Amino acid sequence: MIIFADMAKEINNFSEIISHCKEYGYIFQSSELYDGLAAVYDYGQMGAQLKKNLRDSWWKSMTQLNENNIVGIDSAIFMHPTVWKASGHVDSFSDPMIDNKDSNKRYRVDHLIEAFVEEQLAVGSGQRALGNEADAVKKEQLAKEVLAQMDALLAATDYAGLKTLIETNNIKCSVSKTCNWTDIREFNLMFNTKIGAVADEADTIYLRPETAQGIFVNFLNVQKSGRMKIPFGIAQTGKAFRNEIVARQFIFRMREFEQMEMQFFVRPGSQKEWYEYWKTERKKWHESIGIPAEKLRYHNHIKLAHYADMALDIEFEFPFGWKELEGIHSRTDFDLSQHATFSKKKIQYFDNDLNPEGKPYGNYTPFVVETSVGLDRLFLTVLSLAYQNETWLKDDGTEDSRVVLKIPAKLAPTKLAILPLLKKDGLPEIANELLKECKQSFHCFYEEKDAIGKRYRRMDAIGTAFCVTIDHQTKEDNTVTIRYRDDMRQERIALHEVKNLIEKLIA
RNA sequence: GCGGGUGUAGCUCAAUGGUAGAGCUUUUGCUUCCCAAGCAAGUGACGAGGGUUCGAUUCCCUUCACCCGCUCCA
Repeated sequence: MIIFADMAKEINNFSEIISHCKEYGYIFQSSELYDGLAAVYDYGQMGAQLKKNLRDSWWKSMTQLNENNIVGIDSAIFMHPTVWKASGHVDSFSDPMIDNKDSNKRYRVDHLIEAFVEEQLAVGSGQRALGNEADAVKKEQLAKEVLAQMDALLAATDYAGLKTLIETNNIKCSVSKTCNWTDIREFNLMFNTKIGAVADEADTIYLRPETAQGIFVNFLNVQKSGRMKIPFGIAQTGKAFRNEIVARQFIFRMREFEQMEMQFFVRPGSQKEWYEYWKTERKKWHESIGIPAEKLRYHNHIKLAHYADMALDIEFEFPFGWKELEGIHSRTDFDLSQHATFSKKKIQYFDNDLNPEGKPYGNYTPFVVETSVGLDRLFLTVLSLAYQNETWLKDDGTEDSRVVLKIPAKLAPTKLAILPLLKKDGLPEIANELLKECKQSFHCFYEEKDAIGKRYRRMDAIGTAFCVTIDHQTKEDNTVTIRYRDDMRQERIALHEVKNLIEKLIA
């Protein structure tokens, strides 16, 4: 019998997980052939299946099992450019920035210059109070000139000129008190491209930086065509794109990533109650797919985004620390109101339910509570929990070891490996019959090469939940050995029960 | 973005100013009756570009990518 010396080594080396992902077909670096593309990754044959299982599990829990009224949509990545003006993404993120090389502090160029102008005016009025009218006028003139120059240069997007303006006026960093600046650069988190074949006439459009707007612009379509009554939700999964300046930690922060979002539309005033509801509900869901409660926590936002009145993260303890896995945001009526303003169309809902005074609630712009999970982050969560490098002592006293992915059976990419003990004596034929039966219901893997122990280890490494082995006894009494990945336990079961048992185990 | 580190086969590592060696893996065949068995044969690498040199994987420069710390994170 096997005695486990130490079940799971606590040291989950992050780089070991990354190597493992590559070695066993979970995640590859994008364009690796050409030395890779920073912060972009591809999912391999195992990873794509695991990711799909996670996505399906979320989708089902939202749109099918949830007791609230939630429907799913799939909106396009390309959207009308005005969407991003309405959402606030264009304005907030196209400002020219400059860094101080000594303090490494980054400033918005216009803020930096305006602060200087304010300072000059303050100094000027100080001089006036002391009776130095001439100095005061000089300062005021300088302030006016600098401001005028800045406006002209900003309008012309002359960044070199702006930098010269900063340097000639000796505008300093408030932290380092030096004038040692980088060049001025524009940091826009949105990727843009052109739509339309003729370049001159083409419009700039953006790759969506979040999937949420696809839901907001379809609010009326879904509400009317689906005869939806508030409160109700719209769910969607899909790719989003952010031109991150610093992208780090493997697939944690990528430039192209997948979100699983649900926008829940509620009566104004009830947002707090629904915010609390989804806060609890979403954490429960993470626990339901096997994430231990002690590895999850809430983190309330102190500084709120422009659209939110309440916001928190559900954080997971990754190998590199506590980080955001899912965001819950009370987005108020910001988005729907903005789209109403920019599109000049009415986006409202008529609520026939009776208020406490016995009258219909009437027309209003719904409030929104958003739940937004990073699918790639969830993938990394599941994988970092599953990865185990185990060692134990064998009966003869020697050490044995294995690397195993203990992915919960219902999420595992491959559910069952079907292994004839030998590739002769009719064993492969029996195995193939079983394969034909089982693959209709769940993902199977067939292998007849190499010693059985070696095949078990290979299945451990890719996280296959169960193995069944067909041997000579199978021919006599129609039983097979089932071997469980997590504890390497083996038992004998009837051949015809295999499919039902596995179905039960992965339900 | 700043600072530090790294880059040789799928993985782990070695050697060398004269174009690289091993173990594991993998492939094929034989053998093999339940946790990485054995035998035989085979595939497979100096991240990229430039410079110095008769000659560069090795020295220099640039670049790409990854890891760590700081910073940023609508």
